[in-house]
Amino acid sequence: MNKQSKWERIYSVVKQIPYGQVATYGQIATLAGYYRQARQVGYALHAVPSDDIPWHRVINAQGKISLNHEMGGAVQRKMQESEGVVFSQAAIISLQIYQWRPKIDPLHNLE
DNA sequence: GGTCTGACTAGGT
DNA sequence: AACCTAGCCAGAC
Repeated sequence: MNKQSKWERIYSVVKQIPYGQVATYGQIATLAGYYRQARQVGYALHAVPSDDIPWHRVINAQGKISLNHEMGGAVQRKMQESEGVVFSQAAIISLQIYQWRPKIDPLHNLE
């Protein structure tokens, strides 16, 4: 398993997050078969190769955006708000409401 | 190869 | 709530 295929798997799962919903780094790692490798998901998204990957739908386990302002946090928030995602006053997204809950194993849909 | 860093997280104090 | 630690591993020296 090289780094290339690993990142491809992560990207494939991220691509399956529906419009208007979100997923956490740890959730993506688990769904892709890499339990406990949330950091690697963040690392992979940092180097996201194309614009057909909805990287903005991935947030941390506290429901917050992990990017600071310089890295594009404001951009990410805008993109999510344009999909109808609402932020609390403390800039938190309710996972209860918006978190993606796949009915089928995303690995079943690998592209 | 060794060391450090980091779009993270779960569990403990 | 705040803080700490271990777990994870690709890239950049």
